[in-house]
Amino acid sequence: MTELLGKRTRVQDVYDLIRDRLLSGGFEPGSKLRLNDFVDAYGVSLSVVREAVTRLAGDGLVQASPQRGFAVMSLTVDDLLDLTRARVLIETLALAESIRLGNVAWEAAVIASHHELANTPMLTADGETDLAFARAHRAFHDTLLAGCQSTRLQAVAAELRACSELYQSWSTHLAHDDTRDIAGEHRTIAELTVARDEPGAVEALRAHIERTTAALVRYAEESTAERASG
Amino acid sequence: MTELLGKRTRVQDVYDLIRDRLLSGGFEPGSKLRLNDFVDAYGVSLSVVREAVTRLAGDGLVQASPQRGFAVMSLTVDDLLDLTRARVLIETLALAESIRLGNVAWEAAVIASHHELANTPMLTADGETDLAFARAHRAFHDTLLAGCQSTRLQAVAAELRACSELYQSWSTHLAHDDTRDIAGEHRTIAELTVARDEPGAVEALRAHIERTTAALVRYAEESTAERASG
DNA sequence: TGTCAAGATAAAATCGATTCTTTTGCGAAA
DNA sequence: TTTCGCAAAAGAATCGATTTTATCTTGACA
Repeated sequence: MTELLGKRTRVQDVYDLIRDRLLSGGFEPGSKLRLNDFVDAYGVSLSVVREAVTRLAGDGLVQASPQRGFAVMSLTVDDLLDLTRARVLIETLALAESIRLGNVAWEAAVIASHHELANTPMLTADGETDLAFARAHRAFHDTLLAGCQSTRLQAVAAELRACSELYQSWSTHLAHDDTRDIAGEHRTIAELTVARDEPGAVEALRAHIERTTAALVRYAEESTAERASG
Repeated sequence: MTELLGKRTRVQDVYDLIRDRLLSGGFEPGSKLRLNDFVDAYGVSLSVVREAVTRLAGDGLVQASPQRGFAVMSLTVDDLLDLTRARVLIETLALAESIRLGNVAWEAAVIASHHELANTPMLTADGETDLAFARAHRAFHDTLLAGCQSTRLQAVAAELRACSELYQSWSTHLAHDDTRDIAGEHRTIAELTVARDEPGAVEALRAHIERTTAALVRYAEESTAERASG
């Protein structure tokens, strides 16, 4: 949303580091971000950390409150449902247009990014969600919408998707859900998209997004039930 | 998108000041922002200015480029058209839902904010666009969508609308356009909305947004034509 | 005349320290 | 035992200065 050239600056590095950690469940939702910890951990000055975190707040991943610092955005089922609805509306709109207007280069990009995704394992050897997979997943979904004319719509979709990732990162269950064939869902979306089957692809994408949310909601309800009984 | 409580901090003050100035055409589009000027003008430290401007970059009003500082987002007709399309899609979606689901309190808020808008002059005594009008206009459009369930959709709409304001602030012509009855357009939208005429209100809103864009595009073409011939 | 490079200048990025604000801990009063 | 208020500690916000990077200037050379 903001960067132009490939120059590297400390703020960017720290921004990327914290963002990756956020999106891989490295912080408790709602927990305070101790800026000084980052100063020590990354060996940079406070100003750098502050600017990086300010950007994350702009992305909606971090909550900034005056005189009280920054906290990881707190997660609620209501917001997740809202987010999902917004995503479905916007992403299906953009996908439909991609299918209608996307050129051959875009088609190729879809195939390529799906291939990349299909060949990246969801989990690392020690069972953690893999950063490479997250990246590939993001790239695949971005590419699906890249045929659409509207840069703005794509940007909005990417922003909302990032917020969703915050939720997803909090359920390791997702990767272990036996009732779903996530790779298959991706394959279906890719195939229908490339086949220019607009209603089919749109429906597959909708189902994909909503299934993930449903799994998360189930997970959240289990968690609160446990907490209530235990 | 980020603030929580009503605490005032220097960063916020400066953010508001620069934002207001941005949205009232106080800077050339694409021009560099001299951070040190703000330091002098507002009597705050550079860190404060930096953080404020970083936020504006997050809002998409300012372009940040590493090692080169910040510039006012540059305006192009293509982007304006894209922005308009995205806004129409999202705002009409939200308005339709508002009309379907909004309660009486929302209805009252629409009437109230329209009344406020209708009684705020567009221009100050000396012909400048009035900050109070801009605020009332923003509030009116926000309220129209406030009946909709989706906070996220409302936030996205507000963000995109802010970007549009950047364009609008650059045409003083808008306020002098004889071919349009802007107050009438607002009244129509408000009336159809309160009357729960979904297709009518949606259509009126679409026309309102697109007319503004059309006027801006006409203005842009005149400007470039002048520049080419003169 | 035009191109290029070293030096000078301006601006961005970063730092470390200072100044506030909020939170926490503790003891006195109810 | 609880509540209140004050002091101490922690953390956020801000500052002023330093370091790094880009841009501009000027003069040698082709």
